Amino acid sequence: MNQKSDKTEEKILEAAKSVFLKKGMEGARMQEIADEAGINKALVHYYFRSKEKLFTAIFTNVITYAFPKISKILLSDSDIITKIEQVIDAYIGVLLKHSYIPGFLMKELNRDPSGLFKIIAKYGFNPEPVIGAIQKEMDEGRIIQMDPRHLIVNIISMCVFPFAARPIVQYVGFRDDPVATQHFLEERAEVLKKFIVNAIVIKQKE
Amino acid sequence: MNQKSDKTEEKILEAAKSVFLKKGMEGARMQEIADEAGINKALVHYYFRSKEKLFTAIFTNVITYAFPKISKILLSDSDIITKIEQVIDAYIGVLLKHSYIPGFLMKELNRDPSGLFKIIAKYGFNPEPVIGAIQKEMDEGRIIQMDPRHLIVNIISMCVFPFAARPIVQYVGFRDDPVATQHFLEERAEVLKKFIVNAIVIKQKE
DNA sequence: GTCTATATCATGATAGAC
DNA sequence: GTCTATCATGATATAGAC
Repeated sequence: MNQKSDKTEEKILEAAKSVFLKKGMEGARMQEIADEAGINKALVHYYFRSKEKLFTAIFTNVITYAFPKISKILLSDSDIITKIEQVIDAYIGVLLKHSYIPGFLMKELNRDPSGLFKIIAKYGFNPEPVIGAIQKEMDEGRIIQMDPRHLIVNIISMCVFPFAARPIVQYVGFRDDPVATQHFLEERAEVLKKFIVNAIVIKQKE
Repeated sequence: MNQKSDKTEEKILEAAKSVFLKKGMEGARMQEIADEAGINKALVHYYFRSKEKLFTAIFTNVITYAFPKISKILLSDSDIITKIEQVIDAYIGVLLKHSYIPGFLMKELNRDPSGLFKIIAKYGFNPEPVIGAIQKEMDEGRIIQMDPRHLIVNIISMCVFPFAARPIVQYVGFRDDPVATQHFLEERAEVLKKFIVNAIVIKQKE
């Protein structure tokens, strides 16, 4: 492999990721990607024939990154509470480091979800075992009875939404102060763990 | 006022709302709006000088609609639990009827939140009284102690996110079955009320 | 592989007839 | 007020020199 080729391709991918995450498929401009990569516009087309193909490459990369091995954690040997706490830490940790991801995904999934579908189908993600594992814990009386799907959606919602809706949270909740907002989001892992555990554990009578 | 003018303007607004909600500012095409209104493209520009102006009209309309009088409910005379239940019913009710709104708002707020800021500033929405009211209930021992902001964000997250992320919920959770997904979303008001009440009420020892 | 120049096309916006 | 025709711009994509 050519050294120059490798470096350029990498630069393009990095620039494309940055631009696509901020602007989305329709808002992004090939010129901007080229500029950010420090090369010519035509060269972007030389490596990735079209904007569509370049976007798909980035989208796939982001999706596979944003779908961490949640199911692996949930299917481990730990008890349900530990699993949930680990999932929350994992989710919030990723979101704190890559805060553009939720907004980007919301944008693109409402535009055209077919890309996501293909990737999920390819990786064969299946929620049934997770649902079954949660149901078992409920049947054994460790946590309250409820539809496991709703529990899963509740947890993911509380993790992801504040990041996806960050501009609103910042403006309405913190008078547009980005530092206070960041601090608020950093607190969320601890807050959520307490909140969810309190919501679902069955308290033993002493 | 001219009758013809009124009807045409109304038709344009209706068409624009439909197209903008589905495609967003950058995805929408003036041609498509004209087609859906059953008129000529030039006529859209005759009524609303630019795409930007037309979008602002729609955006303002949607925002003022999507921000229901949540704070009014929260500041009423009812106890905190009743208030929360009313807010959840109000939120889910609106979202079930206008399911495009969350996706649209997520998209546009991550693109350019300044439009939202102007509108909120104009309407003078202020979260402080709501936060204060919740804090009071906590101090009086009716619900558990936690940062009221986190509680508010938790509630809104669990209401809105499943609608904003509907394509994912449908594909991952329900094998892309829209009927099952719709049913799931309709259940959420009842599920959420139980879940949140269980999470925050302080159980009295008998 | 990398660049400049250009083809091609789509879109927002306007001019001008009726 | 409404239409047809057209402009002006800006974007993707390609051709061809180096």
